[in-house]
Amino acid sequence: MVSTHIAGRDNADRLVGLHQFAALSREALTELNALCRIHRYEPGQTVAVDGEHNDYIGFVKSGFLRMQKTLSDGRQHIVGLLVDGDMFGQVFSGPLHFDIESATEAHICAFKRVPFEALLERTPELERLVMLNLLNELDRARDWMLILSGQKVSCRLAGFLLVMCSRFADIDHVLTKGRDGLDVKIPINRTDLAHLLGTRTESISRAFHALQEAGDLRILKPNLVRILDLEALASHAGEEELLASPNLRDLVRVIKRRA
Amino acid sequence: MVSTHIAGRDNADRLVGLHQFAALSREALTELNALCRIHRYEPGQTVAVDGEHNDYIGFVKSGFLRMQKTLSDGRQHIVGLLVDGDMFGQVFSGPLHFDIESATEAHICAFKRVPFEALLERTPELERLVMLNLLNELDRARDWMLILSGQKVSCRLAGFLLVMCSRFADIDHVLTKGRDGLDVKIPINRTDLAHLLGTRTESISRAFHALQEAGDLRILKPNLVRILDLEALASHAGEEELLASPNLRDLVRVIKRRA
DNA sequence: CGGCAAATTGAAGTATTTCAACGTCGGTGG
DNA sequence: CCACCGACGTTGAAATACTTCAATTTGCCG
Repeated sequence: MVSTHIAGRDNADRLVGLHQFAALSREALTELNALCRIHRYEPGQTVAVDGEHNDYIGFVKSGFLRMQKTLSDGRQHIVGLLVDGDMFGQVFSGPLHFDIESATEAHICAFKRVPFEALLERTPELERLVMLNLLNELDRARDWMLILSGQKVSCRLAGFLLVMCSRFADIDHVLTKGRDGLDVKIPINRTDLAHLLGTRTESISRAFHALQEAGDLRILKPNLVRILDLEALASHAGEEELLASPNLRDLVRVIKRRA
Repeated sequence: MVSTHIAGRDNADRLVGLHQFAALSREALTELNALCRIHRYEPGQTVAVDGEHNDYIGFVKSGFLRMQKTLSDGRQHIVGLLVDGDMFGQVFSGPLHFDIESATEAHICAFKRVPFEALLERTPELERLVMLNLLNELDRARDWMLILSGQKVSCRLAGFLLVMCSRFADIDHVLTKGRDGLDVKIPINRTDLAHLLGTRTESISRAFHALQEAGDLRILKPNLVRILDLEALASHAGEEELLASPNLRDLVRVIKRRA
């Protein structure tokens, strides 16, 4: 791995920030901690490549990673973002069919595959945890599908922003609450956002400005927007549709309570 | 469960057709077989409901199930299909955030959650299998995302048809090879297909007819098409994009070899 | 054969893509 | 310090695609 390796001082502090491990027993934690290495990546570094032999399982400690497919002509097509707590890699030789690249500065907790799997097999609590992790990712992938099936670009963009507010909240300075709104940092550029939402940069730009006209948000900088009216944003995203997703339903409920 | 329960004759035949279990040891198979019950569903029956207490884990033995979100106004929004070998339910109390309904006649292999999880915990080979199953589903969910991010309806429809040909091939009479093409049965109606692909029925209809005009396929019946030129279909789907997905890449390779 | 649901078609209005031009920001080198 | 460059974002205008609504056709079932 081409990255900065950070020597963990010692025992129990390499897993800090991986809240999903919090419930594990002291023994499991000690073993996990012994196995893992922390790596730091600068924005734009390659973390893992599709097809190459990847003998590492990674957990994101902080930052954003891009999951992307590299097309045969060299263009890259982003298919998702990994954040705090997300797992990636070929657990049990499962598939890893895309490249992973850091979008922001990122810290990764990396395990060698073989010893990690061995630990997994003799630690049911850990295995259950990994399984739950996968189930959650699957769930979120389906949320994305709901968002992507909005017919208008502004629906999909609004949906994306809501996901940023819910799933990605409290992560890595993405979101700061102000008195008159939420400031959301967007970790990818318009080209990638366009790919992610199945459209082009020009349409993304126009959709942002349309939402601004509607009073839902203000564009502070191209990749920093202040959400002024979360509720209006939710109805632009097609509230009906989003209410079908529990993750987003929770968010909408929070919004309503505040309003 | 409201369904026809089929009394398994005895030991080892209830798991027939679930090829993913083939590699398990005789002991594991016997235990699994003892735990499971086969249910048969007619098209349109409800298999599981979001939010209700679902103490069953299911594996699809045959047929198509629809995963769908039910909106607050009663409309249903399909988000995916389950086929042969797919698992559903709240393993380890994980999420099940949509309803499941049979789209065709379907056979389900059902396990009570608690004993199934117990078996899972003392049978590492089974646990690994379930984990691989999840990883695969995740992978396919991401393939869907790639398909859904096509900008034109005909791209997405072509992508859908390719998935039908690859993932769903050799399942339940979906696909029959003729001399002049592949006959593909489409297990859902235009309204659901429209939802799945993020558009409306009229556009689906026009896209089908556009692909027919282009010579890629012939519409035999509304829900039965004959693929005449798989390669052309792949290029309509945006070959570049699809080549990024290994599942679809395999399919394209097969097509090319045949051509 | 009638009746119903699903699919198709047409036509008008809207949204998006495309292509081209212009701005803006940050860095580099004179 | 400022001019210039390049990458990225924004804007405009014409072509294209999609949605919407209404009307019609098709296929199926009683």
